[in-house]
Amino acid sequence: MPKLGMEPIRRDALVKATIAEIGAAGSLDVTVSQIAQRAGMSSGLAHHYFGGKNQIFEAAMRHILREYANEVRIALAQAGSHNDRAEAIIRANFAPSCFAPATISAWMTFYVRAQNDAGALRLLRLYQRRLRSNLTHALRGRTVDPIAAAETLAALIDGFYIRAALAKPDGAEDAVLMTVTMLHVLTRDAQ
Amino acid sequence: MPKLGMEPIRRDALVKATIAEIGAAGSLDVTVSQIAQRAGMSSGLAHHYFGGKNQIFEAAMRHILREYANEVRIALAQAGSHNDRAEAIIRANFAPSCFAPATISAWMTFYVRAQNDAGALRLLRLYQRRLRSNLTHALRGRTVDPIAAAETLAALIDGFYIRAALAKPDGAEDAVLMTVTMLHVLTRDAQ
Amino acid sequence: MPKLGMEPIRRDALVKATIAEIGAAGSLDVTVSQIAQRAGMSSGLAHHYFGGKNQIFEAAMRHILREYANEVRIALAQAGSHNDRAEAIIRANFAPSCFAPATISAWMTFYVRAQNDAGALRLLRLYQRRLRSNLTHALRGRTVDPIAAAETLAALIDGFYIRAALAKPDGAEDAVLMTVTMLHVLTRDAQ
Amino acid sequence: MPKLGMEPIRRDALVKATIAEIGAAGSLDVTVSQIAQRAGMSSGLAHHYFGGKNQIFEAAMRHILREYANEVRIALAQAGSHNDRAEAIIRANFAPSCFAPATISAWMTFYVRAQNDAGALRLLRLYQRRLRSNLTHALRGRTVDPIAAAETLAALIDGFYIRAALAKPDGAEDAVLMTVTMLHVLTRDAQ
DNA sequence: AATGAATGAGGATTCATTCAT
DNA sequence: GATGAATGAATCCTCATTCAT
Repeated sequence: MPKLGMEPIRRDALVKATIAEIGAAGSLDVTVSQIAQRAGMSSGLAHHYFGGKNQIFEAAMRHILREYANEVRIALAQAGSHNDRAEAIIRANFAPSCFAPATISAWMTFYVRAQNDAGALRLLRLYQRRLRSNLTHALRGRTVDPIAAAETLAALIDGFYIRAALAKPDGAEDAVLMTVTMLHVLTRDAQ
Repeated sequence: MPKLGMEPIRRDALVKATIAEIGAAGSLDVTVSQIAQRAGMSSGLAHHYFGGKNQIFEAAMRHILREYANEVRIALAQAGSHNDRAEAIIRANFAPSCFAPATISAWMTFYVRAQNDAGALRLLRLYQRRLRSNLTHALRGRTVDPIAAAETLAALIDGFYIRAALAKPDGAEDAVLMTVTMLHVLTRDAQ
Repeated sequence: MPKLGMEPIRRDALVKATIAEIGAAGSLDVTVSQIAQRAGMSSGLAHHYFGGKNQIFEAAMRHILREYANEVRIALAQAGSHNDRAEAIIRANFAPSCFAPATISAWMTFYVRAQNDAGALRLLRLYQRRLRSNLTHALRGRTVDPIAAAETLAALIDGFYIRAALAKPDGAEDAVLMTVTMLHVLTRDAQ
Repeated sequence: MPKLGMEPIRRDALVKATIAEIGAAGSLDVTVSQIAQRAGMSSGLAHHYFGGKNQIFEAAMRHILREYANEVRIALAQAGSHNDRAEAIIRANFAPSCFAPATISAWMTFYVRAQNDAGALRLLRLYQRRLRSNLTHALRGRTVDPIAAAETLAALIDGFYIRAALAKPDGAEDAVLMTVTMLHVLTRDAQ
């Protein structure tokens, strides 16, 4: 019997290598060979496990979103009071794992890709829905229009995120600070 | 008036064709031949006038930014009072010429491209600086920290912009509304 | 009786799967994996038993020729008189086992392959020799030139066979009829 | 202005190179690069003019059929009386241009290909229809059932053709002789 | 015996770019 | 200026084959 159970290991290595390569390249213009080499295997094996470049990309995207969802879940679990919950979500969005240059690069490229790839679009819409939903819940009772406030905060988060893509990679703290400030402004009227 | 050479006409046609093709493709994966054909000429001529694909892209980007700058200039010229100026800038950012699907597509792709292409990065940084600067000036005297408020509004604008890239193409009005609302919130304390 | 090893069973399964796959594909463009999967085993095992793709093909060809030879032998055994023998050979050539779409496909592809593969060429030449020889014997005494008549009938059989490859798969009866008619024409002068 | 009118020259060179390569290889397993090189150009140009390998093959097939049709047309033009016409058709089928090894190889491979490729199938059906139709016309009045006789002769021609694919390349004369003999046998009853 | 992992060569196809006319 | 011919590098993907277990 051959080495068994390599599939999850290989897939994981490929997904991580994909994000790293996209980060290094700053775009989706990475070859399967580059990805496979970084993951320590042949390009043929990458195709064997994923079927094609598209599926590799989609898996990478899914990975990023899963990691992001984890970050949010942990943050919410640690947050206790209502007041902390919205801030926790904001902080999670700028957590190091989400704000790593490679992740930002990959995220941005997937945004562009979503305009052609139905799978990517679906995943990004899912992300947006979750973020809005999480924020809306966290803001309930703290402002007169939690939905609008959530929408605004979500846009603010994305805006700082996209701006970070062009800036030096240490802007996370500033972004958190300003977004949290906005959070306070938006909830002041309900206090 | 002397008869003009074809150069400016050709270049202009190519730039517009480039944006249209990027918009249609939803990515930078457009060929020089496609662009040239849409512009009604041969691919060889496109190279003749621009030297290469990169330069065509850069010219297209420059064109978008120029158009955007125009939009802002006109809006500011029409706005009279201080109070109107910030709102005018916001409205300009969501003007139809900036919010056309093709333009959004092109804009997003250039954002990604900026991570590799020094020229693109420089141009986008220029845009960001101008937007911040314009907003800061418009907010002077209306809030205690015009710089921070400008930063926040700029991020908000970009955030709504990027979100629009994934949504149906009629979200401009909502985006304007919410951003202007935030503008009011941010300047309320100074009133 | 000792328990038989798996080898003959596996080889037989692979040979049959090969013919089925070639029939389904309509060409030799079938992968070892497809064949192995249809035969219910891994591709590695197929190599283990045959050594390579070429040998698998050659075994499949040999199988078809053996089946064909069987068909002829049975037909000749059942035929009694001289007059029946030639007709029996003709009928055997259009027997269902030889005229199945998959078999026709495989046969045709092997014909093409014979132009490169010495093994295939040898096998097909063997088939041709046997058919001519069988017919010549069957025609002895029934026509002035049994060799020429055999040659003609053999070509006629192959001609109808190749034509059947392009037609709907129920042309066997027509082919038999016309070939037998020719048989009668060719032997009439000796009657 | 570039060299004009290269397209027909290039296409013709590619078609001829394709037949030559198929003949040399004895199968369709020839690469576009091989074909292009033999035609004296780059593989890219071959794609430029034909769009893909399939289209190159189809053009080659069309070329063979056109050449064959020419051969038949010329032969019929030269033939005067009714009696000569059928024989002329038979001779045309074994003319050197049709019976060249490369042509036979190509023809056989296209037969196989027809089982998958609708275009190839259509072309071969066209050939079959024409041959039958030509023969039927030529046999009218010379036998009681011209249709059946035509069918038989057509199969005989194909049969000798396919047999020639496996034999030494000088069997044309024998094939003509035997087919013409059959022609006489088939028309004797009407004399 | 049997599996599935793993490789890597090879091929179709695309496309930016160059060039002769 | 303008064209389209022409190139060839680059890339995705397939698959026969080998190998460790």
